[in-house]
Amino acid sequence: MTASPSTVRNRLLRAMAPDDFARLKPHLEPVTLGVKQVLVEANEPIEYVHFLEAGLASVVAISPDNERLEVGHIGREGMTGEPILLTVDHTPHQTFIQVAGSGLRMRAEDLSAAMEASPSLKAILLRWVQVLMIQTAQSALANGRYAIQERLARWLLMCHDRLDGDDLPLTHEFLSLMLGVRRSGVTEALHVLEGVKIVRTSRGRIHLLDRARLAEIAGDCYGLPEAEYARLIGLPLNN
Amino acid sequence: MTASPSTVRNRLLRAMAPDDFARLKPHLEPVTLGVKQVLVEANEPIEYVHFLEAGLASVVAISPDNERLEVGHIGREGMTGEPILLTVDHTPHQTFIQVAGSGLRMRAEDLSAAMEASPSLKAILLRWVQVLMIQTAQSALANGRYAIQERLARWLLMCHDRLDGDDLPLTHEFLSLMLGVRRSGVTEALHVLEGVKIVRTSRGRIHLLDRARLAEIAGDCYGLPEAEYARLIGLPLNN
DNA sequence: TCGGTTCTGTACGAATTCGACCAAGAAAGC
DNA sequence: GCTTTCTTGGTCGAATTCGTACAGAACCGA
Repeated sequence: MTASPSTVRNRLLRAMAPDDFARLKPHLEPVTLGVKQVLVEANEPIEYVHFLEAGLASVVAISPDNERLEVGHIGREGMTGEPILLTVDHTPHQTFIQVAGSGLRMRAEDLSAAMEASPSLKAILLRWVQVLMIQTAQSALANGRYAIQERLARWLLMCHDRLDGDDLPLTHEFLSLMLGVRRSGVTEALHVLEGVKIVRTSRGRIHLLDRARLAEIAGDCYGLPEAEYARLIGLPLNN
Repeated sequence: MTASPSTVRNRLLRAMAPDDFARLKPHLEPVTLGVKQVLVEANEPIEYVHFLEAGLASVVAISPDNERLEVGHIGREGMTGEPILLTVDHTPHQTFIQVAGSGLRMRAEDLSAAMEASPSLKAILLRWVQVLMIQTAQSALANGRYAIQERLARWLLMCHDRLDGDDLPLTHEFLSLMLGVRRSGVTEALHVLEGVKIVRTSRGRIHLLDRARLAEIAGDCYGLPEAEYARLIGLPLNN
């Protein structure tokens, strides 16, 4: 059923000590994850945490007047349900699948128990929380201080890091939620990238042609959380 | 030297179990904190954590091209040096004093040891991390989706929650850093508030006259992290 | 193959915020 | 006292982003 460490693609699971992985393994259950599937509902108890194997999940903050904005980006380098790691069973944020994929899920209480039993497991998962915090902070910085063009570049790079291949199945609508701008702003910014042949787009997908130049456009808006991941988890974030 | 639980003003220390407090007490050392004093330098090992008793600290994200933005707001409801709680000894963020005050500091390694020894201490401090995460996420949402006027109202309310009295010793320059806007944008937004007698300002200080109406202006931009604090720590954030 | 839905392209004026200034007032230091 | 520094008030045009709207294209299911 569940794969052995070497065939698991989730980088957190791969980075942890073999006996920590062995501790989790009996509880892990493979699941496929469809677009828009909600993994953590806002203000409801978290039943399962998910270690992603493929695809992409977004954590979004929601305000009472229904403004929404992505504050976290989780692929196979991490897990969803981070409040569980902080001994909290629910959160005002929502986590849902943005790019379909698959993962391994386990019950939140089983993970809590495993963490209690293993300090080293606890440590690596708490370091993952630190990565998420830095990522959220960078989002705040990006939203506050950078223009749409740079932010778009940043988000495309973040997606590319976490997916296989150069095809990013993202609609402008989704991107507009992630970036906190209006939809047609995304369309325009994408046209700029398309004009200089950094991407090629078709309905519902963005094909990345030139990552290096995209990174130039993102500039200092991109890169910090990725470096922290490598430092704290001990593996590069992307393949 | 160090106060007993009942005379300590820090709300985290007050909220914790008596024997958890007793465990920390021998290590706590009172310090006064001056404006602009750096408590956690970016990318340098964290030597001390601080439980604030009075005053206000800001956590700011810094990008390589020196853009800066506040991503966390810490008063006597919390502590600085949160990476320590996540078994991480440094961070790309900087924490400094924004409003002078005082606090109790202890060595980071003593806190780590105390957390290892007491699950209940660990739990309450990790819940504090969750509050900080939500606060950072709200900052991202505020920066991305709300106008200067609302964001200013939000920040003033956050300061007011954490300080004694209605006088907020903040310069426009500081506020512009916190909000991620240009300085004269802050001046203009403050004039609006002054025009309707919600605040009165003088050089270097903002006197809050009508909190209720300020909260109206902030609207849904304010309140969520504060509610989470009450829920997770078990005490209201403000007095 | 048809009809409905989703996604993209594009347009327009309006509103917000920016960047870069300069000048005057207030506090602090010598 | 006098000078220096910090803080605030204010302006200007320019750039960005918004809100809204509509139409065509691509896709999906029946």
